[in-house]
Amino acid sequence: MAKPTVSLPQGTRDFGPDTVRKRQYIFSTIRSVFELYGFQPLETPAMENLETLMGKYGEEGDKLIFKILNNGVDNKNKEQLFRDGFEKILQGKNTKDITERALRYDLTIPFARYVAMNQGQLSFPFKRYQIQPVWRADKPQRGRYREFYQCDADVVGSTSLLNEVELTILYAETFKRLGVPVEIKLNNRKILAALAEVCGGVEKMIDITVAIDKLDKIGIEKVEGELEQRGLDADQIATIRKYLQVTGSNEERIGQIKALLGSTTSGAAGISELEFILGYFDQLDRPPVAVDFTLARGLNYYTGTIFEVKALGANMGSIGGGGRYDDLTGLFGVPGIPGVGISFGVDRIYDVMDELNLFPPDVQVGSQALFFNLGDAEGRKAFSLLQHLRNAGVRAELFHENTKFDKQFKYAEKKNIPFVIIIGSKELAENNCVIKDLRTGEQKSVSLDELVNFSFL
RNA sequence: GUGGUUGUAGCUCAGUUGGUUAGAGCAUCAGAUUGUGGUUCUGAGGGUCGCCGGUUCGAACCCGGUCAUCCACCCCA
Repeated sequence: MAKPTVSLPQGTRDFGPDTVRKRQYIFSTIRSVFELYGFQPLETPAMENLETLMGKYGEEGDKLIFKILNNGVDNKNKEQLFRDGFEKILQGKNTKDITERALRYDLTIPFARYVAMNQGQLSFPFKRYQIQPVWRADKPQRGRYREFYQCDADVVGSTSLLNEVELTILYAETFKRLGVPVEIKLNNRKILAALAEVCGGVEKMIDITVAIDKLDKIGIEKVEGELEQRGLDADQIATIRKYLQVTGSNEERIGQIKALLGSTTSGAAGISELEFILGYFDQLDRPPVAVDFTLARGLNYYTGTIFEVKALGANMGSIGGGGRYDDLTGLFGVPGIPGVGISFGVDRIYDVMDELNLFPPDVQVGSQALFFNLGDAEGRKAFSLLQHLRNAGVRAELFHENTKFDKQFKYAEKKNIPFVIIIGSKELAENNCVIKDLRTGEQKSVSLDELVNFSFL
């Protein structure tokens, strides 16, 4: 057998039948909760104009955007144009002469682009969900792929904090249905801004958040070292230390942060927003939320509440994230449309569920029943019964050839088909069949008229 | 982008200081077994040792490069 030399681009994967079924289970669970909460579906193209994406994800993000080479760069008439363009690329600049399109990096920016383009037609608040792949030129590693799915739900055209409440509960409900134990972390950019304000000015905010975000990974001393490196003085670092030492229940944490930053305008605003959201949960089944003031999140368009979901008991980064943005569409010339949204990382959710063995066993069941093929006349009878069952909505198939039991059993076992239906010469004569449940080994004789009423579950 | 790990049969992995024809388990296929599988036994097929080059009388093994993988960093879902 010649060994195939074909391969896949780095960081991409094929999904076999079993994997697709398990992924579909996650997708359909998320989709049905999205629909339940009143979100409407949207799809956008895999590629966007490069300028739509550039500059929206920070300097690091720009590097991770997959760019598409223009067609026709071998056109001799334009050779000089392309040579000049290539020179610019070598200097780290982009030029439309070489590349003007790119694969989408997330679903939020394309959505903002869509809203900006269609604001006249949309009725606000507009609630949309979107389930599509995105691409990032990251170096692959655990839980990181170059092609992966995001499932986003966003509400635009409303500043109401009720949206945050709903999205939090939507997170909780979805992970409850999937059986994934999670912690939903909440913070507010205004609180981070307040911290920056009292520690050297708002322009230091990114430096500060990047450093404190690493707290649980590198420890408080290294965070302080990093802050020092980024130009903060001892007083400021002392304040941040106090900020990072906030502990206890959600209420206790808020109390401590109030003492620290409650006197600033943005600090007070952020705190009251958080309190509003948390207050709503008192009258409900409390979702697993945890206020975490070290949560920062990289995307710099967030302005208010920020979310992040961590799977409990699994070695995996965040499996979901989101936040509020005041003016995303402003980037596309349509100011004044605020929004808030969340995202599910399906590929990571899959990895967690696989690791923790959380997929229900019946997810893998394709066909519910297999008719054994035991001869020409038997096979013909089985085929007509097969069609009856299919018309009644039972997923079923007939073994493709008359062969020994051993093979037919093994086929059923391998395809995880729970029931086999045996019609041999004896059953043909008696007008009945044997139905065997392979999971329990039990079998019984059923008349052919009754077969269609049998419960294949 | 930086650093490291690994790459031998479909899968998981052995393979001595470099030495004849590269092995095992599982899986597959065939038979023992003509209508009740999963156990057991027997047998068979399946490898350019990731790829390219170098050192050597001789390379799966040493060296260089390259590709892929996994892991960590950066960043992120």
